[in-house]
Amino acid sequence: MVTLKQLAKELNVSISTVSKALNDSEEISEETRKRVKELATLYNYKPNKVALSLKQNKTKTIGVIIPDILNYFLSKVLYGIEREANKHGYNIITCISNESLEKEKASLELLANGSVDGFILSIAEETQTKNEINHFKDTIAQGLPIVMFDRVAHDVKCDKVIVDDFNATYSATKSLINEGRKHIVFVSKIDNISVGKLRERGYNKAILEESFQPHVVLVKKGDDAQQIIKQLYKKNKNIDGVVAADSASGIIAINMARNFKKKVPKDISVIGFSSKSVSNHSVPKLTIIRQHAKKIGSKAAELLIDRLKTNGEPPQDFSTKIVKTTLVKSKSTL
Amino acid sequence: MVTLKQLAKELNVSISTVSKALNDSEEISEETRKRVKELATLYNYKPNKVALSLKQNKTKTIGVIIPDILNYFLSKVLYGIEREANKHGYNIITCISNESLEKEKASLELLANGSVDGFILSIAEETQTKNEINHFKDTIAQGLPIVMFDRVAHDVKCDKVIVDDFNATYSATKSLINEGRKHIVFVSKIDNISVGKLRERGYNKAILEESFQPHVVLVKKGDDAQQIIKQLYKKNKNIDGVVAADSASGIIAINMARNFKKKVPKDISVIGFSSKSVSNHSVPKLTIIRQHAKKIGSKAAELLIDRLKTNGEPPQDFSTKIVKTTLVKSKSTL
DNA sequence: GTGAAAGCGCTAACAA
DNA sequence: TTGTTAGCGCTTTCAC
Repeated sequence: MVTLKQLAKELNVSISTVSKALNDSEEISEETRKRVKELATLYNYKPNKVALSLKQNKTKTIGVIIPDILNYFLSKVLYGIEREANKHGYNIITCISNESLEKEKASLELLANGSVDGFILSIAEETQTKNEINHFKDTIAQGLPIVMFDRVAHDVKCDKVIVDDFNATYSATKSLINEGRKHIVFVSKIDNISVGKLRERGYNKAILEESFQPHVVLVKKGDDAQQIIKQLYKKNKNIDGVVAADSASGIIAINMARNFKKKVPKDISVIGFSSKSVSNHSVPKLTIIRQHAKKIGSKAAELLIDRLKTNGEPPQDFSTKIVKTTLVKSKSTL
Repeated sequence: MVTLKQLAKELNVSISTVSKALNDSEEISEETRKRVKELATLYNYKPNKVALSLKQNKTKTIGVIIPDILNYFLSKVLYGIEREANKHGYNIITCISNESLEKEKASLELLANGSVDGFILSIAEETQTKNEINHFKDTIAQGLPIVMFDRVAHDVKCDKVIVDDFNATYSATKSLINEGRKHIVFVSKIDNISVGKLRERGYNKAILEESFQPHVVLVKKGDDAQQIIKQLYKKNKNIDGVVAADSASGIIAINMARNFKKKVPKDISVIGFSSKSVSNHSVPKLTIIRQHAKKIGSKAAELLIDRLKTNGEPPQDFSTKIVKTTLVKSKSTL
């Protein structure tokens, strides 16, 4: 990489002249500016990012910590973050906590050494289970703002972007009830995280309002979802509706229904939290609750970048942005 | 963030003393070392990464450019990269080219300003179509090593990690033939990228060896894969085998078969390139060609980090590592 | 209009 | 054993 120093030497001017010329300073004569710029272009000069970061004490880099990159929703949020960040000249450093508290802590500390200007994260399962929040508070106290999305800690003062899981599931369940379904089961692989619990509550509320009996089926880690849903259908011939807290369960619920001669959506309706591209893994396609993952990501990035701008100023109040879900009807519901 | 300067001031010693003490230099007395370390711990001192990078002219950061983060395979490779990189004290900056040549170029240039020590990437679709490779060569010429994975450019001299797509598909097709299948169709959504073409060739070879008639169905961007496969079954009642170049096509092929009263795997066998977690989106589960995405990622990271170590030394020959696929049988084949 | 010098935080050669 | 100094690449203030 060419440096200012080298350009200066070759042009027989000082380093500061080159710097100013490249930054279009009025101080420098038109002619010198031109000469400098030409040589810079010739040598493909690019200001050294690291030196700039050191000088300006900001890296234009965001640390993103996500629990699981193989989760389609989280990947899509990451995509949204990357897009928005890029738009504002920020890069993202990605760490994967793998649902582990230790890894989450380590990532936070590792990057809190000047590598990034702030964080965007979704909390690891283990962290939520153990209800640990000190590492977040410490990071914020160090002057590194955090924006949390999806799985958030309410006791940490920071910006947040969340999905209205409770209402989304409530409405989805309600819509099955309105179809005339009476034996609606809730299937979830994510009972252990906050959003999973919220979704279950939304389902429960809708069911209880009708004085129906809630029926919750949990798929634990390592379980074979297909087997569990098979057993479910086998033991409960009267099931006529499924609300799935995750995408795989919904897909399987549809594809497995045929094994029991249940026609979808004639005999049974299925709704799942999922995304368009996964929804066509079933025949008929799954009716989904879209969470607008990309938007969640871009919103989170926006919030963080906004906060980074007003650095030093008295912190305004923190905001919690709720991204509304959309029910996208396909042929798995009436 | 606390700096050496502040610690030095508080301890009434020089900055270099503090630095040396923290780095366990023999030069410094046991006692001073202890004092320094205690205060450092107290203040939670962490050496500023940016300053270190500037000083040592390396960032311990890898730039990763992937075409599509919503692609499960690519995400998983990313995961493998992150794991391996972390193990060696490297962070990753992720850029998403979104299959665009422009974005790929931009990312490469953006990070080639001292932000990263090297790159790991898979080539964008547009780049492959237009057969552009100069931006890669330029980057390498600048002294930033590149490791390519999956979709690689053979004319660029760098380390590569690839899947043996040709043989994998050949064998998969062969295995269907050995089941007695005679009308095997190849379905692909990825005809436009190198690996897609290789897979098609592998299929063709196996088919032609039997003097069967190849039958290739391409799903273009924006097409409804379900409709296309439906039409396929409708017009070709005798299809008894499907080899899918991507995971969705395989899943759909299974789930759609029932609409035509075709029993899987009795009447029709299906194999697809996919991963374990997606394979259970179909009933019965999809028999898959596992590409060991995580391993591809960790191998790529390993190659890059190795090369970064021997920096300055005469470049050894570049290697191309082939990661073998595994056929994981489920109930969609006999 | 141009250049010298300081300083961001750190390491390391050299001096004391 | 400890301190001084230079320098990584850059910006910016202040002299000239």
